[in-house]
Amino acid sequence: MKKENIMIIDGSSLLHRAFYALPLLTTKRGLYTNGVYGFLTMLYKIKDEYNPSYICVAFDKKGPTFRHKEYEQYKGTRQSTPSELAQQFPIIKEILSYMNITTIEMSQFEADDIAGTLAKAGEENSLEVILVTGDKDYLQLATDNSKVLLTKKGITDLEIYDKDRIIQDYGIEPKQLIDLKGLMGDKSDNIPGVPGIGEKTGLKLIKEYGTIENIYKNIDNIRGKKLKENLLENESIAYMSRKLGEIITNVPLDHKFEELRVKEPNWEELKSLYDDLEFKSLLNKIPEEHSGRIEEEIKEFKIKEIYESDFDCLIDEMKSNRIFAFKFVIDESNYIENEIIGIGIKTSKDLTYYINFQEGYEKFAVAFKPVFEDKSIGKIGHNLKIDLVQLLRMGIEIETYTFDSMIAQYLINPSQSDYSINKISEEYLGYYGVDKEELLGKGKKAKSFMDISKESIMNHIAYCLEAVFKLEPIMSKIINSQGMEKLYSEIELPLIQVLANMEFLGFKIDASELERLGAEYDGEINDLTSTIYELAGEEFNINSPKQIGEILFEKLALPVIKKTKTGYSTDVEVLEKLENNHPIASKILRYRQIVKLKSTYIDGLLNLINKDTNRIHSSFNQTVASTGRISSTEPNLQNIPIRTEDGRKIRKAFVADFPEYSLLDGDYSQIELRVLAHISNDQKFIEAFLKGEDIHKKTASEVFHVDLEDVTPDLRYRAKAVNFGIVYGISDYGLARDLNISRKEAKEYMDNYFNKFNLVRKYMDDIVEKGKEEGYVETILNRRRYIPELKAKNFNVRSFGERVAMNTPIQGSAADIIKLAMVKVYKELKNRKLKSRLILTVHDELIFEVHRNEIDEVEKLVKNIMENSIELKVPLKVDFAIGDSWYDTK
DNA sequence: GCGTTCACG
DNA sequence: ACGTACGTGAACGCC
Repeated sequence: MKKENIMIIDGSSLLHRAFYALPLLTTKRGLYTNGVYGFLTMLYKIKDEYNPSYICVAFDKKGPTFRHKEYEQYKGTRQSTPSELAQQFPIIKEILSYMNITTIEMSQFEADDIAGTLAKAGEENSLEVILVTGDKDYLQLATDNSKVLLTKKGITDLEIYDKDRIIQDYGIEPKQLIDLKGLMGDKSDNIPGVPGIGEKTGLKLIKEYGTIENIYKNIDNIRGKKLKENLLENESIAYMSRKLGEIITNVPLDHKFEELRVKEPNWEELKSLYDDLEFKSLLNKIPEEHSGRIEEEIKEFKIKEIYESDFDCLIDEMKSNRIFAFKFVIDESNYIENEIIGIGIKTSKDLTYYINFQEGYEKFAVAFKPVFEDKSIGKIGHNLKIDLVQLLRMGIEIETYTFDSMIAQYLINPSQSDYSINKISEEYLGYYGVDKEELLGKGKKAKSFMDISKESIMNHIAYCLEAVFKLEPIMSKIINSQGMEKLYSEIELPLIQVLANMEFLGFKIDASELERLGAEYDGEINDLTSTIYELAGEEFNINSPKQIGEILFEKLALPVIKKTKTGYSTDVEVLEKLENNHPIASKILRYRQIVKLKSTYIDGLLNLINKDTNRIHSSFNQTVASTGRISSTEPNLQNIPIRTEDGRKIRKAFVADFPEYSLLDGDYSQIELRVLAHISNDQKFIEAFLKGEDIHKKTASEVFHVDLEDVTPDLRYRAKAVNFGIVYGISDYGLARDLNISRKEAKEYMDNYFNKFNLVRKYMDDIVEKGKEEGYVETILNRRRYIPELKAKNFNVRSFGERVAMNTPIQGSAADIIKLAMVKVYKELKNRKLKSRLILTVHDELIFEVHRNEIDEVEKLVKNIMENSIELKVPLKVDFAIGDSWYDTK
């Protein structure tokens, strides 16, 4: 039989470790939980791995210990525990009590003394002992039967140290680590030790003499005059330090050993505390029979399938209720083309109705078009964009819809990664349904709604629509209370319709142009491949950064410029620096560029052309970017090349529906800098825009102290980089790297800038301050982004938070402005019954497919709306271009 | 699934 | 002393 074991945990050490390893998580009520969460993650992991028979957690107790009597300054340099951490101790103790795990703390003693005492007792009871801690001092406790499990970095990385390992690592016995500490001291505990002795000298002495006593016995043999002198002068300090550093094993504990045996947790209490602490993922650790979730909740959702003969009855109910929720059942990976399987509709009554489209949706469309298009009837849903696209496919264009829980949640917190109905209902309603991932699986094995039973589909739809109904009042109230009502109802909500239309319409593609270009690229790729092989002297995979690294830095022995986590960096910056060392560098650069164009833009786009329409239907996502911007996928139409001529040619394939249509492209000039001028209220900045000056030139003249007319192209280029830096939340490091200048010089540029535009400096300071105080920053139209990083203790994390605080109101307000323009333009085109249509947005740019006869009217209308939908202290300026292809709109 | 690289604003 | 520019998405290699 395997020996039984006891796990002894230093709770204070582990909670500290977890607290500093994780970002500051809080619950909605502002309770800090990161340490507790990390502690529990570790606890579950090690319990699973070692399956202890006995377990116990030791804590330090407040107040002086017996060591303070020995040495008053013991731990005298310790910072007091931050309150964010201090408040987590009672929580973890409460959880441990529900887990029925004994916690021990005793005045006068520290956790390690308790642990040491228990370890000894464990050995006496013939148990195998595992000590868990983040404190290296525990290594002295390792014996043949006691091992130390030490946290490395992070929280999931633990390493086991047994006696042999310590002898191997240090070359001395565990017990001798105490003598070593006597010599070395310990800065963090303020234990002095012998001056001049660090780990190296200390280890050498202990290896040679074994103990401190023996060192002094042989003091005359010690080489090194200064060392000997230090030892002699500090003999009593050495002994005292050793005593302070020794973990004692005779704490008078009155616990009966059997009390520590692992017991069944108190599941109900534990679950309710995890609920309160919002530990969603830890709820899995609670067995289902105790968690009270899913089973009883799910079967409440009532749904009934109805057929053509019931249509009129349902329509009457929809009309008399004045509001309904709906959701189509469709494979969402391709909702523009795939078969529509069915629809769930729910009025405010208990019941949800389900209509299956096994014989097509035509009869449904005809019967329900009027009630969907009835402006006086409200419609609500979750991720309505997909449903609006389905309606467009059916020829139904609805005007009014009043609530989308996905969009609402995005406004409440735009930094989430998951906006599923399940996630949201869990947060506000406290219950789960079977969510899509559970139903369909994920990754490669994911099924579609086509592959699963009608019962599962109906159950999911019923749950979703019921949640939407219940969420509407709760979430609307939050949005109103945070001043986002206008942003929600006048921008984000109507924008859903605009995006649905853009997706449905798509962008016409000239496939033959893409193929022609692709052949051109292929030719060059072939040439480059052979040249590179020749220069390298062997064939290898040029697409592999790893193999490039081996060729460049090992075979060709070129200088290493930069490293990545995993090896040599071979990015543009590095390759450009190597161009003068070896001709292969520029060939690889060119190869990378062309291969990128071919694979992402030629092959990628060709794959996504809709065969029926010859158009590309991108998806526009309204809930991805935390700043408020829209993102585009499958394909991403927001990163089609423009900066190099080779790449720009791709745009020749993006065409208008010739000959009736042309493309009209309107882009905001310097929108982010104008927004910054507005929110900073800097008069010099504002005046420059009022006068219509070239802002980079103006910046150059201020920063470099020259007259406007004396600004050289180079100075303007540098000033432009400064302006970019300002918008991104500047740092001297970033600016220096961008301009290839010294950090000192970059710092001078920044100082000059802030001295000349001092209200910009004030804005930067104030917004960071506000972010820290309130926990969030806002855009001009009250879009909110929380920045918990601002309170981080880690310098890098906090600096990131500060840059985010500076950048988000700028980037986000620009997003507010263009979204507002999109909504207004869409409405106006529709009101005037024009054929021209909005088909794409690229952050500060709108692209229209304009009917030949409407060009002048549309340009005028769009210009007016884009420049005037919002009034700032500076004018907004939009530049227009017209062409038959996107390439030509320049 | 993660890391690297690179396309855009 | 620390070590980074803000916001995205796609392709590819590698394990």
